[in-house]
Amino acid sequence: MTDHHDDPVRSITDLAKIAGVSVSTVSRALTSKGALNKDTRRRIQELAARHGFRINVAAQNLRLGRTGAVAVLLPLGHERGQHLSDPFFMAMLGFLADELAERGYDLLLSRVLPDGEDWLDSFIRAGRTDGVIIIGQSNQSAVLDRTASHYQPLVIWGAYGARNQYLTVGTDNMAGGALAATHLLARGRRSLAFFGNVSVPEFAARYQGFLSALPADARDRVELVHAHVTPEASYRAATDYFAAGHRPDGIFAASDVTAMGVIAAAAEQDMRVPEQLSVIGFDDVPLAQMSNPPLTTVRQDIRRGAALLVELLCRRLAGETAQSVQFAPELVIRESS
Amino acid sequence: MTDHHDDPVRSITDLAKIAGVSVSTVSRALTSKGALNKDTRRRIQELAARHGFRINVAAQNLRLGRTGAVAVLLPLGHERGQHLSDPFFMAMLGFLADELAERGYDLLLSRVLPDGEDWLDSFIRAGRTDGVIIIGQSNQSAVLDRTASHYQPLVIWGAYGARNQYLTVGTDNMAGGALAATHLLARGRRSLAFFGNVSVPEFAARYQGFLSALPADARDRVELVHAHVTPEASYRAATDYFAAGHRPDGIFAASDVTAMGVIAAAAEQDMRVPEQLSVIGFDDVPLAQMSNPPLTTVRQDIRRGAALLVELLCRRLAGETAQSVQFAPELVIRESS
DNA sequence: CTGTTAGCGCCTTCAA
DNA sequence: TTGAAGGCGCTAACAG
Repeated sequence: MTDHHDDPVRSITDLAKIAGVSVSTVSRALTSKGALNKDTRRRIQELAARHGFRINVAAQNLRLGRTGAVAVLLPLGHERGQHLSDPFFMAMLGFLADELAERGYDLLLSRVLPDGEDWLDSFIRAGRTDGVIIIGQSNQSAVLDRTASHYQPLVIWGAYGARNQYLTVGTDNMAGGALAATHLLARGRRSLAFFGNVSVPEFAARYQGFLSALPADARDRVELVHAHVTPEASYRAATDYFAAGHRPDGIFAASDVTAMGVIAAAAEQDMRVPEQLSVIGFDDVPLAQMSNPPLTTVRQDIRRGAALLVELLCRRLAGETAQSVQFAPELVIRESS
Repeated sequence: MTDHHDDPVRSITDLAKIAGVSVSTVSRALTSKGALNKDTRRRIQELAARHGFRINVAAQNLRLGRTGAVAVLLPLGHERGQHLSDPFFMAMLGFLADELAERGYDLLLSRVLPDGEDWLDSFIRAGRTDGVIIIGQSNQSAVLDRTASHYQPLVIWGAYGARNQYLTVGTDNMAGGALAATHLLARGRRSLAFFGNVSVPEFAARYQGFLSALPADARDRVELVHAHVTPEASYRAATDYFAAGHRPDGIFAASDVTAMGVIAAAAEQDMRVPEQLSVIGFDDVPLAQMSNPPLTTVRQDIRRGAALLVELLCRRLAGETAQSVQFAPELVIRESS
């Protein structure tokens, strides 16, 4: 418990006066840096505690030429509205918060609406953060490439592209798509559809991987259904699709949320999952196993992804080199297929 | 497109040299404050744009005695791990990000592990943010009360308590619980259970409201089942509960996520929802209508909540008065009941 | 071991 | 309309 005295202590100058020492002594005592008499240090630390004083981080950072914060940006290039509510992004955000906190960084959250080609450089030049993590490259890979060429501490969660100059961490989406295809084939499904927005590079890769693992006859008949990642939009897309008379026996959804929307729509049409229709999702969000039926899905290791994003970023911040990482997805078979 | 010249422009001092004016002139030009010749202003603004220069926000804020950021804290007093992945909190976070951005504030996200009684004051004294929004009072109402007594820009999302000194925005949880009870009664349910962690004040209020709207005979038989807010924990709690032989005909879950866990567990026991068992949740997260069967739930208006939190905070920041707000929940009847 | 001094990049009075 | 100077709160040489 801190008992607050009459005289407000707002700066190390105030504290120095009370302690009868110079500001630099107070600074040294409170930062535990630099040589200082042990007793002096403890005396000042106790005084600070008694007065409830803490060093002003903003000023400290200005002096040190850093901000102590890392930005996490969610570009909404193609999806408006509830993008941020996607459970996958949310879980990612939670883990990022943990990882960054562990390394002493604040997490500055920002939803950006990419306009023109200067939004990222402009954000960076404002000097609010020491580094930037972008969740999902959206349709902004040109912007990312340009910025990455002159700004090191930048890491992107998303699909790896050999042509991209920027640093990415992500799942091997092609492999994930192939996993889904192989599984549906093993279930005897041949009349297939893919639900997702393929203008998002990650989803496009899932789709390509899906196609690539299919025999020619099945591949040629795959139907591509455009669906945004919100539950509502996915549900609507599936409802329209079924209403138009389509009756596939296997659906690969670009995300778990989309898969749940598809299943909800199928239930309304009395299509039984998995008897008549196998559905497989992507992500393995926590709710996937609670869905009814529990969702078969391609799992991404979010926690590991977050840890890697932060690690690579810190390497770059320390001036070290870092390379893109892509890890293997894993098929989780439950009851929707 | 900005073409970057040879000489790096890192501060208004650099720009002032290039422009052949003083730093104060550059400052005035770039902040659009203070009197300045129109042409001079435009000339300097163009020069800045050409060199890709933006004012350093950190330094600007230090000088102005503010930080330009608002902290959103998620105290994890009782729930570890995946708390942050609760879709309700996530949606709230998204809306808060929007609202704050609109008013020119950055959003500093922080998960805190409340230890002792000084965590909040200590955070505030670090001076990283201009104000604090806390999502969920957890079990920290004593700490909040103490801090609120001397720190104005503090708003909490959560249950309103007449005894609490701090500013809250939240749903009338008692009323929500009553809504759930009345609905289950109308469905002819009499053998009832509540799933949730009643050491969380919000959930306790939902439980109290639930009980209060029940006739004595039904109320006395209500079973209270402890369940954390993660899908997995809720599922496990329900599985154990059913395995112990309990067969209620109506369950009120403290959150939608918990309700989904309950439904998943019930499905495994071949208990049919809603034929044999009515389940009702709380929140109305986007996925609630995609659940199978679509979830009956007590809706909270998250967007409005976020808008109010930010509005009240800004009032306090401006030195104006602000009072706690509690709004009415709404019953959304779908097919799980 | 401790104090003095000079800024980090910016804004704002006060003068001119 | 513009410039000079002081300082926001802090750290890090450089002295002593």
